[in-house]
Amino acid sequence: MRKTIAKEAILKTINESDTALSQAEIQAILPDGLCNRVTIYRVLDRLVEEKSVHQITNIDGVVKYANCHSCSTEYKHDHIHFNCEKCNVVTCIEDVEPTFKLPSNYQINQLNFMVSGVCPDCLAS
Amino acid sequence: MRKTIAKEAILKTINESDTALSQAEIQAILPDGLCNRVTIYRVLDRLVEEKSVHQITNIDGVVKYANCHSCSTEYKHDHIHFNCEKCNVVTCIEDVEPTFKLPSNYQINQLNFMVSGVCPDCLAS
DNA sequence: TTTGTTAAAGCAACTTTGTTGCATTAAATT
DNA sequence: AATTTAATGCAACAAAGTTGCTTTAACAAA
Repeated sequence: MRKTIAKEAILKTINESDTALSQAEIQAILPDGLCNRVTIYRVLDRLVEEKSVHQITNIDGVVKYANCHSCSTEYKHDHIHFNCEKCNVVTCIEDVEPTFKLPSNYQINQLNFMVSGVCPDCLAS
Repeated sequence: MRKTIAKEAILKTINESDTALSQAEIQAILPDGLCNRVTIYRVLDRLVEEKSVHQITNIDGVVKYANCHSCSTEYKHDHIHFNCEKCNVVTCIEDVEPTFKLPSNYQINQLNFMVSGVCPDCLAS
């Protein structure tokens, strides 16, 4: 994957965010006119493929992207994500690893565990 | 909620299915011209609200609806759902209840736990 | 059984999220 | 500097879902 202006900017945006971001949110953060919105979608696809970021489908169906610190060494993101219904922010709950057990005749490729509710910040205010 | 032809037909469709269905899938099953597609969306919203069916957001972002047998008495659907990437079918894994623990300062309203991979049927064939 | 009320349905238009095809541009290799 | 081809831009498209407004049909009351 080539090191392009768009890729660097998008990866930086995701890495500097402490919440998971959608394409629309990334576009809003990037300097106006830095790149086309289609480019953002395509860069995100490649970042996921090269495992630089991970992908979460929010409970409302919108796809979000995040880097997760605890996944730095080995690639796994089987932790829970939390969606706040008030501030509409999705965060990684990195230290909570859910346990479950499927029958062995299921082949598991990917997890997407979402918890939705109200985050501590919104509860406090 | 009024007992209309559309509601009865949609609820019957969901109840008779052993997989979770999207609006598009329900529309394909219903007799042609039974009701408008907007009506299906609105009936589904009401069925969820009155807790007759439960709602799952698939890993691809598409919303699906299902009745779940184990939830008959008390309303809870904190079990896992499985998305098969080959046959594109979503099923309730009713007997597997995942365990996890969030800090107490999170208010939890809703869970959406998806596992994606290949189902036993597709693995066998 | 008819009438009145209002929830529900129909229809058209719209929005959001995401995808595709193809011509052009710009990384990176030689 | 020339070449290769990955990446971008643009326009058009597509799927999923929503909204406004008019009309229809449940169903409660007379």
